[in-house]
Amino acid sequence: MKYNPQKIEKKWQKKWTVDKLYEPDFASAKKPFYNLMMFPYPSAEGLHVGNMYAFTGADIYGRAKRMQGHDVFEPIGLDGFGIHSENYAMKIGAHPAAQAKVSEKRFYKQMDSIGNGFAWDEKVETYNPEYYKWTQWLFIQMFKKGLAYRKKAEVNWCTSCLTVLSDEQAEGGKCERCGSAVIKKELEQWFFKITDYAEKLLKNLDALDWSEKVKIAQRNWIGKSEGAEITFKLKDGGELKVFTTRPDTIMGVTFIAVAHGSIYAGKIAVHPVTGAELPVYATDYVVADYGTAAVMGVPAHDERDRAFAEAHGIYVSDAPLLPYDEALKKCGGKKETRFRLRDWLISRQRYWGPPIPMIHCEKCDWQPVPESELPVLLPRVKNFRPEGTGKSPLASVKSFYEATCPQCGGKARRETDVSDTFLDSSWYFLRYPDACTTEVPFSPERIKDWLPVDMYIGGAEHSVLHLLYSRFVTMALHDMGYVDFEEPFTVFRAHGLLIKEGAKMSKSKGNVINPDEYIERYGADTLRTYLMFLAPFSQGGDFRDESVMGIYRFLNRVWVLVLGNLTAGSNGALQKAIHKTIKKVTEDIADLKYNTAISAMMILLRELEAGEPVAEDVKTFLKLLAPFAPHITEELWGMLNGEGSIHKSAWPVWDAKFIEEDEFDLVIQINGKTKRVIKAPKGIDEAEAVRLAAVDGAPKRVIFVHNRLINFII
RNA sequence: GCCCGGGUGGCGAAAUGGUUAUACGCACGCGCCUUAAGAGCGCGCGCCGCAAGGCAUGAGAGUUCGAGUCUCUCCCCGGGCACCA
Repeated sequence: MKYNPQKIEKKWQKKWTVDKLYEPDFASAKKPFYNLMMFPYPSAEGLHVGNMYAFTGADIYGRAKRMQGHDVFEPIGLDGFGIHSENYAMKIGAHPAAQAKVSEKRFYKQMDSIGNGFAWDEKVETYNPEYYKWTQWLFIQMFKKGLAYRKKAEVNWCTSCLTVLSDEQAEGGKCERCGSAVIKKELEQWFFKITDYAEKLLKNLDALDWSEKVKIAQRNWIGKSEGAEITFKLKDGGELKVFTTRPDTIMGVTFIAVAHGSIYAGKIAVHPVTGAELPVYATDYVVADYGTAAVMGVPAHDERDRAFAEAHGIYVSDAPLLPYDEALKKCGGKKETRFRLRDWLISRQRYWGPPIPMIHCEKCDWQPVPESELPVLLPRVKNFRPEGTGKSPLASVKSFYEATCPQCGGKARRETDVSDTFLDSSWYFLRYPDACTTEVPFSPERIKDWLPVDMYIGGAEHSVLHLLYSRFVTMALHDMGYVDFEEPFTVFRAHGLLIKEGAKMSKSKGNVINPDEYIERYGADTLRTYLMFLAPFSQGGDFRDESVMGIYRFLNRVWVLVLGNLTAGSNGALQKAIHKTIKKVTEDIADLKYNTAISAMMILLRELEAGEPVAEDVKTFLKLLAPFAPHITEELWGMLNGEGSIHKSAWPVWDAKFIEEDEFDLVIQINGKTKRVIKAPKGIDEAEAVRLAAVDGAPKRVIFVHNRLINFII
């Protein structure tokens, strides 16, 4: 019988779903393990191989945990509300609501075909009213807590998406979604007060077991600066405050620089210590919305200040530094802490999102929609395209915006902006464990048992977007008493980027890999194992078409081995190789070093082929392979009369007694160069090693490394 | 400019409490099988050399009996942040 992945994979996927193999028993689970992966934006033509790379890596971890006795909960869903999905719908000329249904079908079919152990009963889609009802509820809680507020401000405006964006989505002056230039516009918008949590968001990072680069990115983004605020009197009355991290350079101040448009430009300030006159310049190197939008110019100690001073013919004084505290005292400065982090701009002038559940009344100002009236349904309108007027398309839908004030019952106007996509995804992991509940946003009992998330795997591109927002929302919910933890993700691991033959995959280059083709040709097991074999999971991988065959051969050899004649009875000869591999694979999976785990299994396979394995040996091997190639191992497990599903079988445990060697390779070196390698009994002393090495002459010096080598310096 | 990763065979990559560099896979070569091709199986495969041997982990220096691994200087590639005072 030939290995036929197409046949067995479909068969098992169906059976696993029918048997609810991957549904945890929420009520009586003894060792809950929440294995989370970032849910995809279903915006493109279908599941990208990059999604599959991430999902497979996360799934292998979860499958191993399940076999190690944990009650693993591995949910999935679609982050289908928002600009990305809307932009895609517009591109192909579809209505976003109609396109969502098409994408949903396609994505779920593909996600089923990759063989992950998803808990399908608990999926969520952010665009379903049953879900976004609670996204709106969340907004209202934030408003009630004083964490949602309106303000008129210079905001980021994407000239292509025709909406405002948060600072995090406009990094580097480019739209996070479409890459277009972002300009500044003065608009009144809804904000979330994430800055209230700046200190906590920063401090808690220290205790989190997260990929270090993500923690660093968050620290940089929060950008805490400790310094001082110093007041400069103006010559013709009034005063001006600056923020500095270097009050000790106060004696070197020769000018003041302020942001463009500042009312202080052109005035003369007075040095608080020396009384010297300091010109005030407007320059563009001073950022308008940071600190006090004014800096003291110290050409002697700051490069930018020096460059500015030289360009404007200002005297560059080399005044001495003062001790920090003395400087503060002399100039009357007071210690201040500033953050780079800005409040989270929530409003979007787009159609495809949850309407912000607020009503504006001329008399009563802004009022939240009563919770009994949630959800505020997004009406199906023909004209959903952004207009670029600074208003959402909903602003021209009279039946939508006409409302009555919940407070006074008078005529009022409903908010017509929708909320940011990142609000949808800031709390989805709370919903999963009881995804169908209709009475509450998330079930308190299940939250208690299953959260915080035990393992979260996703891309590093969300270092300062989704991961920061989720932490903030969780902290806010904690302070409102809804959850009893502050941090949603105990462990987070960033996976690397999958590239194709050294280049980034992109549609314009035409090198985007469609996983379906490979699954059709070689099966999901081959593709999964291949993706994980490329390179360390955290590093990313370089996909090469011709290399896929190597894994396909490997799985075929596994198939042939099991179908061949296995030896009856017991055979101890392979125990050493088997137990060494159990240890290696177990440890490598824990470290997400899947590439070397697979390599170790390839070596073991060769030993099994060369030896005389019994059924138990092969079953152990299959268990190790099961997280990587779940279908073929399940099929072969059945052929060997394995009990139940292999994926619920007990993970093998290595026994140190089989691994211990009684011999080692003694490396014999002369002047540090290897001359010979001989077998020697473990634990021998230097004298014995010298005798075994049998090197002529009297060495000047002998270096002996226990159980490893002997080096003669002559 | 600053902050993270990286630089090892023809290619993807192993090996970092210092001590046999190149595991595993791909490609390639030879052989077996086959009418043939492919698949499969076996063997070989860092570079130079007939060999003995020598040389090799981006470049250069240092520490050490011994460095891919530690220290310093520099170069290159990928990613992120950038007038944040």
